[in-house]
Amino acid sequence: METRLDLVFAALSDPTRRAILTMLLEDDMAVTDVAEPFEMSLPAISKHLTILSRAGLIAQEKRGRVKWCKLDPSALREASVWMQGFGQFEPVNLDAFERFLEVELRDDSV
Amino acid sequence: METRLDLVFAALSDPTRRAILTMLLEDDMAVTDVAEPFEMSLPAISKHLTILSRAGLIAQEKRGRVKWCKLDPSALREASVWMQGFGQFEPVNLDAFERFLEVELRDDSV
DNA sequence: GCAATCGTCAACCAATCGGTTAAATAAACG
DNA sequence: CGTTTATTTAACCGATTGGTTGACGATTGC
Repeated sequence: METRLDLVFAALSDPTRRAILTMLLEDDMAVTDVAEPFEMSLPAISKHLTILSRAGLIAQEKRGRVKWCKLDPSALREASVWMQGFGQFEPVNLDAFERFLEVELRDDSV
Repeated sequence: METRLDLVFAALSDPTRRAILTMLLEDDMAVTDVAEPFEMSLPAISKHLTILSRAGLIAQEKRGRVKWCKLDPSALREASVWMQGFGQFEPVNLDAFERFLEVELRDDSV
């Protein structure tokens, strides 16, 4: 049986899909607009979006003939929590802490 | 080109490999001992360990004829930080922040 | 109604994945 | 020295992955 965690990590293992997620950080987008910056066919992007969707990382909503994609970070959180279980074995990890804060507090940059 | 992040997430997408990492949380282990609880051949486990190693998630050191496997969470940190970049879109994300601190400050537990 | 647009489906392809078994290498034991 | 123990390598297998092209259904605009 394929768990949620399997799907999330597998989805994140592809650079195109991570780039898509990063784009969706900015704003919700239609499938065609997601595909635009990539040198890749539309069906290829469509497949990537399906994979992200099945992993629960994005939600897709069809309005008219346009399908909107929006980020859904809840699945990411689950995976993130799993990973943090290993963090306790790092010596200090102040770097990561600072980067965490930096990202966390830069919410006005959107 | 295959980035570190690609390798880490791909490595984490397999339940057997995640189980191995969890086992290595407890203690360093020889390859044969890693393989023991799995219903799978030794070469299969050996391959999994190679994948974990290439991703930088474990380190392997050969002493005599035994190859010891130990957790190396630094690669995990990189991936974890990447993921936390998306946390800002959760309503508040205090949970994740607190867990981060909780884990981070428990450095005396090592 | 008809043409253009949005997106997916179907079929195909080469490459990779996750497993197998059998053989090879390397170190330790007696 | 020969044997056992620890691990990897090699060759193979079927399934999955990430891409392609071409056809298709659905919605919109003129």
